[in-house]
Amino acid sequence: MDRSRCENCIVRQFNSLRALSKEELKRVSDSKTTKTVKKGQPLFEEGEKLNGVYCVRNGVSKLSKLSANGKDQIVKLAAKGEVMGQRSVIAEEHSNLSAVAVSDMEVCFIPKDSITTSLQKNPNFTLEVLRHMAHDLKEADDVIVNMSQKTVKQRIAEAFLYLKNNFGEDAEGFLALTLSREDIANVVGTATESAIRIISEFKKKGLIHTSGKRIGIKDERKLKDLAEGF
Amino acid sequence: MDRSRCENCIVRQFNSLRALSKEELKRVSDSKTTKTVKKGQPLFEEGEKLNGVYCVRNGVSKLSKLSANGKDQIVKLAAKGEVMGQRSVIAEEHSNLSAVAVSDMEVCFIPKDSITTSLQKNPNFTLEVLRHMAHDLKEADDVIVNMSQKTVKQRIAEAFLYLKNNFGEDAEGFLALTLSREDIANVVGTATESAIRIISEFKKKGLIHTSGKRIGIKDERKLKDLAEGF
DNA sequence: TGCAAAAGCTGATAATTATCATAGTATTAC
DNA sequence: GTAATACTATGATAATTATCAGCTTTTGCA
Repeated sequence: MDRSRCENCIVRQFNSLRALSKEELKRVSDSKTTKTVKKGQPLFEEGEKLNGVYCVRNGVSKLSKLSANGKDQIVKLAAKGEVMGQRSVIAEEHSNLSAVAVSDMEVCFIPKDSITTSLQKNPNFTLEVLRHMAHDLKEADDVIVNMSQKTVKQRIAEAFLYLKNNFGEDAEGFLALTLSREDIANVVGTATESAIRIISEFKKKGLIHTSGKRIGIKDERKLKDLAEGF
Repeated sequence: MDRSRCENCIVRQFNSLRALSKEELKRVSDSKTTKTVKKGQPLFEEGEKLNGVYCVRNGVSKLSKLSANGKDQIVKLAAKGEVMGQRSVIAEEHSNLSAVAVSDMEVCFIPKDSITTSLQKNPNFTLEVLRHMAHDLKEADDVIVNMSQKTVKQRIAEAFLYLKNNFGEDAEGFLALTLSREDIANVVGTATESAIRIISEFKKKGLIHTSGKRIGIKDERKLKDLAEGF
């Protein structure tokens, strides 16, 4: 079985492409290109015109937006199965976010036409994309509330739990996705030094353990309580 | 002309209902009910199961979410032409937000079925809804960045500019939409006292003028600079 | 391998923001 | 009209967070 064909790609199960018909899928697969992206390399930049969407086969990308004060706010982490850039393609706007790989990645680039054709002709597909976007919007609402109502300490605790739940742990009990301290700060929207300080504090209190830049969760219960404000 | 019919409703121009066919519109119009909601009254609550969507004919509603610390974070202000609750109906989830009128309102309630039927059959409509949601998602991203990277002062300045641009001014030069100090605080995600203090400061500096709870913009240029961080 | 650059860490201090207390001012209900 | 209630306002203080500076460790790469 040719796994490089969309028809056989497992990743598709997790995104809206599963609503495509066999013929559509064939068309998509014929038009797509696969590329590998090294950790730290950009997939696309804020303000860039996207000529298609990126489907993540492997690895993780951060989606971020530059703020006026020069800091990058990470809005989302996209993992295996997620499609990036569809918002911009649908709204026919330039991208409002930058995408940079935070681990080595393998992605498929699907040209805009393949997507828009199906959007206009296959209501099931459109509805499926719509459902995904509705879900993203809800998550964004939650992030807004967390950002404005929780302390940095709570947000960092929550970020660690999020990383565990979404990307899992490695054999040694560390979070499988290792982010730099700066990236962690940019996820929760704080200064790098503040993030580092709180990570040190968590370590002292026995909530986490670290090894280099790797972080492992030691006391999930307490982290949860902290994130909830107790 | 019967303006109570969706077919003749001007408001429809501004939302995704404009993509409906004549027959669909007739169906929607036959099934809808109109109600008036007094300022301060709720339309629906967070966690409630919505059996349809609300289309705003007049007035403004705040969409908010209760945070763990008991504060209401206002995520969006919905004005004439906007449809509320579609996210929950599409995702088939309970509402993640509460809606409360911040001015006297006139809204149409459209039962879920009328919407979902068209979503499944009319790709143009689905696509139109999708485009609107893509736009909402972009706005949510922007809010996330503002919340996490801007100071309270900047966010309040920005809120005033937003209110002016979206709801306009009255004959005396005050913002047409008057929010309580508490609502302003809940829009920018800060304590009511902090918001009041900053409003006083803006007044002293001649950026705005007030009369009771009404606020008027005096120096838009400076407010803009402030919001941008200068 | 070694060295320059980047990332991580900590302290001191300043700025921002929240909280608590208290009082004045509007609004509303009776 | 007046009492009750909600909203606005301001001061004092505490808590949180950012910034700047200096140092150590890790990483990348010539």
